Amino acid sequence: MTIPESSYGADMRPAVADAGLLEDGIRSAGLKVTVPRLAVLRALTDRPHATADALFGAVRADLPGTSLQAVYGVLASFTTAGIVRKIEPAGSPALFERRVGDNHHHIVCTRCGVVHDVDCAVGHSPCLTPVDALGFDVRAAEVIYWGLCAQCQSETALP
Amino acid sequence: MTIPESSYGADMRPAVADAGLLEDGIRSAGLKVTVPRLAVLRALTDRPHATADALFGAVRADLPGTSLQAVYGVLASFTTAGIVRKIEPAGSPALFERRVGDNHHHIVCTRCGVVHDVDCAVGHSPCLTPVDALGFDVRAAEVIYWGLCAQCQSETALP
DNA sequence: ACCGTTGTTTTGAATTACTCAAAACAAGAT
DNA sequence: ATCTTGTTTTGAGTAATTCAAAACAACGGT
Repeated sequence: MTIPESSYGADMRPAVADAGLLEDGIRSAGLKVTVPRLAVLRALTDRPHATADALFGAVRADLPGTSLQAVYGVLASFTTAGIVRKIEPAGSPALFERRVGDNHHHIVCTRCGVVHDVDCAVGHSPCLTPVDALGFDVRAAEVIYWGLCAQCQSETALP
Repeated sequence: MTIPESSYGADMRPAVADAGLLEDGIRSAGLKVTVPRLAVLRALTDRPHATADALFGAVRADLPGTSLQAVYGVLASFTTAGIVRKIEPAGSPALFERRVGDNHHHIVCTRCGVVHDVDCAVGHSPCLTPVDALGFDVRAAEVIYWGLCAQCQSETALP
């Protein structure tokens, strides 16, 4: 399934990120600033829910020498450093996003695969507090809503 | 009938009556009853959250001729027929469970990977309404809680 | 500006989990 | 018992990701 790009949420970033801001983001996470890292972070800014492969394609357009393994490595270091979040919806390769630290959730179209952010429902949805945590020390709740996006609803309704 | 994982173990089940129940479950789902299907369903009854590979190992103990592809095929037909549910927690191969038709969720230990069922806090389908559905026709909500299980908490606390 | 340490990227290969396809086979209807 | 249909085996293939070693680059110290 090819995953279309989704629109930005309310906390919209500029489509073309300032190079200095990207650099600061990487450096302040305790990571060395490198050309592939800047390129991946820029590509991810333009594609809020992208696969490693999609980012590789985007990065390779500007930096043809970049390897796919480098993209995986960059994403792993970003994810570990906490400046990128990795999500793994069932049936899809992993997706990466820059929006971190707010425990937001996702809504995925079962037909076209488009992914949108959904704000955290803590305090509103009863499902975010398990009735019985079974002795677990619960650290995170991950919610994925599945359904048909508006466009796929209208396309599916056609004859 | 679906039974929570903690309710009974393998040796508490009446073996003879069980075979008939498994058979009925398969047949009433509109599927042919075959030896590999019975074996997979029995193995899954004993292992409420099992991977295809774990089920393959269990089935092969009794039926050495069974192929891994057969297990995948059986699980796919069961899942399509609605008598088995497939869950895909991040970082894990797919898990299968017999408990279907309710809206329960899962809690996964980040250290040892153990999975338990968690009921929804409120009745039937409270999880189907994200704060803002963005025009989606939401059909399902999947919730995974991540944390440390009781045993891993105590083991982690050791020197 | 150079150097050395440390971390990063490239190169190449391997692995895991899963899927596909065709032939052999078995279940259940007649 | 036979026929049709669906299932399983056999064998191969793929997607996504990971591993390992050598080449390379960043950045703090000099």
